[in-house]
Amino acid sequence: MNQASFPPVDEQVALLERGAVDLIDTEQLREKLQRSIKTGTPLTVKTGFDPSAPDLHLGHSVLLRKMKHFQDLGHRVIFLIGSFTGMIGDPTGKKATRPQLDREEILTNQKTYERQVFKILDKETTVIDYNDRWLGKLGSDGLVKLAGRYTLARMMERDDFRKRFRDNQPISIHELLYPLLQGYDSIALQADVELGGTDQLVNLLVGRDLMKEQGMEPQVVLTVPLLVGLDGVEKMSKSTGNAIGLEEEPTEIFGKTMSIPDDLMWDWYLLLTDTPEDEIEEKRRQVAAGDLTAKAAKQQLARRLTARYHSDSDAQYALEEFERVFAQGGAPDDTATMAARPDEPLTKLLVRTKLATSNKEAHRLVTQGAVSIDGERASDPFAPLESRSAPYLIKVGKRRFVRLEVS
RNA sequence: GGAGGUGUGGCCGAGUGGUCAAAGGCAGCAGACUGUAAAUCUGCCGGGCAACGCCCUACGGUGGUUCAAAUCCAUCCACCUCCA
Repeated sequence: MNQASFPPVDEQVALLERGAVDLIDTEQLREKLQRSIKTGTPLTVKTGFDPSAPDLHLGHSVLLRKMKHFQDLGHRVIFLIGSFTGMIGDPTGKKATRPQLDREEILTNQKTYERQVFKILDKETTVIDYNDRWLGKLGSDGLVKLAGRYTLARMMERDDFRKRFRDNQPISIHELLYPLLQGYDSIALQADVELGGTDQLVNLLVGRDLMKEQGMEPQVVLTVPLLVGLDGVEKMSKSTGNAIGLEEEPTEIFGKTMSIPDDLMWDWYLLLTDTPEDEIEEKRRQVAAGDLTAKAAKQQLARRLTARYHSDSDAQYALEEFERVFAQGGAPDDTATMAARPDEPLTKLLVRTKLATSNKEAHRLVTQGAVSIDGERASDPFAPLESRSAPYLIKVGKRRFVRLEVS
């Protein structure tokens, strides 16, 4: 087997530290990298994924991209699906106990996961593993033994547990076991590095402790920030509705990126693109100085992200479409065409074509001047459209369009 | 086993018999403005009706009291707290 060769330590550390929140600790990482170069052995990098969230979004991609960095440097990246721990439910950051998943749900989710994950990770070299492989075998004796290595007091150092305890919120015993099992994963995989979101820090550190107890060299812990979502406030999550899914359409990825607050784009540049940091700084300076418009800077970002998950031409198209629709008020290419009769009042038309959800809303929209027909603002909610050969272009608000053929 | 509390529109949260389609906030939608689906300001924000008004449905479920109930009573359900 050929010995792998790796870039110099400094170069590796620089890439790995980019965008990271915690690195515990840097010295140890350097040692591990040094040794890896000397022996030609890649580091084993572990990242755990909860199998309950199969719809990945850009927030998840921050972590996946960090994994990719390790991959690009030639290290061995393990994508660990918490098939066993998923049945328990990670208590991190939760005010209430999570629902437990059953085996079948987890299996379905795993497939969806793989399809999305390889949009970022290298399919050839990624090792996918499942922690029920060893946790299933652990048995109750093994589990009790494992639990014997940690104390309640140390567990209660965690903020989320402490708060729930103080507020008389229930904490199930199995939730206390979760960090221990996650730490045991690191032992089983002999991880050199474990990656996670910054909210995972405490869990990751438990892994370090357990490894030390086991007489192993503890893993290095590296965390990445939680990406702030479209609203510019909350962390990105599907349930908050401020997410961009990895599988969304080009125009959606583009448009949604354009809707983030201007200030947020620098974070996104750092965490979601490979743009060199000094280049990002330069852009930021230019925008501050007025040499570059925030819109242009954001469009570059949107283009890059769209191209990343689709193609260059898709991204270019999304950009042109955005300009056409929002800057010039035109209609997008894929505007649906529907048919209508000449005696149908406007409000009914809007409801039937799904441009409004109720007659009441349709009426309201017309009254507020949100509806235009062929570019002319409509004022009469009840006026029908006259029959003619060319279709009408109906626009509601800024981004809802329908072509209507009236005959 | 006992005592008590809570349940309001997508979410949070006021409201203790009529003036309540229900304050306020968030989210959402729209208009103005703009380089943006940014920011800001303004308006809207249950449904039906050719419609600045009329009607219907709604405050955990059901059934009552009353001319009148989100508000009072009974009962059921759900969640929570305390005592044992």
